[in-house]
Amino acid sequence: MERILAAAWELADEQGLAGISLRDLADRVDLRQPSLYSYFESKHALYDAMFAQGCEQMLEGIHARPVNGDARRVVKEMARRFVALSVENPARAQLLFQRTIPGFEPSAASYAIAQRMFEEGRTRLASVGLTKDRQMDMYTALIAGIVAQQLANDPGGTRWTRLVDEMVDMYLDHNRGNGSRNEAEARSPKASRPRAERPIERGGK
Amino acid sequence: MERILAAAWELADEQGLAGISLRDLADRVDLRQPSLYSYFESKHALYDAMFAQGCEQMLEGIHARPVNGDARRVVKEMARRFVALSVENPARAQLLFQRTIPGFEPSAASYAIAQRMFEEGRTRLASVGLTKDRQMDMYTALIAGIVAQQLANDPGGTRWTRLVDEMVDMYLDHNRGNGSRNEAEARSPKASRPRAERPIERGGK
DNA sequence: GTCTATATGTGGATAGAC
DNA sequence: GTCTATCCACATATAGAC
Repeated sequence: MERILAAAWELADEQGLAGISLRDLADRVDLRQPSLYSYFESKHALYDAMFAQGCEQMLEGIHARPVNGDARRVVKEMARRFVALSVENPARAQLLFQRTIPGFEPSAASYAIAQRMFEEGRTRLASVGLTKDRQMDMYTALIAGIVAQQLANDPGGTRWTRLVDEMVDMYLDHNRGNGSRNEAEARSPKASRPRAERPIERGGK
Repeated sequence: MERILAAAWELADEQGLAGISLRDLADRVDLRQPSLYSYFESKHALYDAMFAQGCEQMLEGIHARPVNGDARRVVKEMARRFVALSVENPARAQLLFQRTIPGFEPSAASYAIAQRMFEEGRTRLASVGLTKDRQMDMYTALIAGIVAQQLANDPGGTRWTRLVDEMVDMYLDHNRGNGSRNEAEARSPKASRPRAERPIERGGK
């Protein structure tokens, strides 16, 4: 079962997340294709298990970073770690943060893990005074952009990952004053957020 | 032929880029599936035509923006336009800027259009003094992150697109001094880029 | 739990008449 | 250029013996 998931990640890495076939997967673990149905009742169930495992891996990776100390250091370490984890396993990043598998939605249980992962990030930011939704959204966009560009345009390289520190510096400089109104909002007050709180990175339609 | 491409975009929008089937596509334009082979010699050729058309649309959209004037205005207008074009047609953004179709690489001719699009952006940035590769990379990451988050976590909404102006302000504030050494590089000189110039947003492996 | 055998569906692509 | 007919590969999923 562990081996099945491990093989699934291998396949996803080689042929893309959607490119996993139960035949290939069965071959990897020396089973016949129908035997997989003893472990997963459908292919989506396999994705769901991968989703849950992927969330746990990200959660561990980020949780292993310090919470206290210099704001810049805390945020940078989280960012570096998150980017590294995403880039080292593109399929995982794709499964967790994009919407590429038609029809797949994580189960409630798996989704709960994703929420914990997201809250972990929110907590880190809050611990350095970045408590607003808008600040969190800017942060996730920053990180997501680095990961997206790295994976799409320089897979295996470091062209964008090496920008993490500077991007975080830029972000923290911009949010100097931590949590209070920042320059941009002072400039255009109407831009402040009317939206309802969104608990997790996967709301939407 | 125009109608075929239009129908292809429709399908891509509804079922995902990879979800286009030649059967469905033929139905949309009242043809039989094999008849499409009079227009495209393969499915990849269809994607290639879509790629070229998508590039042209982006190019037009960005080209229609002013080049001269206030730096903030020029960069913001380009960013807004780019983000709007990406978000309004997710399939196009996916085809042009991600690597999701297994085995698909644009033809040389289509790729040339992509280069022009990229150079258009580079020119705009250069016109306000942002001439370094590193600055361009940060800019593309910024924009890509907004688009990625918007599409993945709030499709149809404006949760991240509304951050464009603030993100650009943050970016330009950080790069105050236009083209000269910025704060982060002054801080860690070793971080400056040893890499060779990369001409276009799709190098990599 | 694992197997063989098979159902059932969907792709892209080709042959050849008109 | 468009059609009918068909090929062939591959997918997920199920039935039922062991």
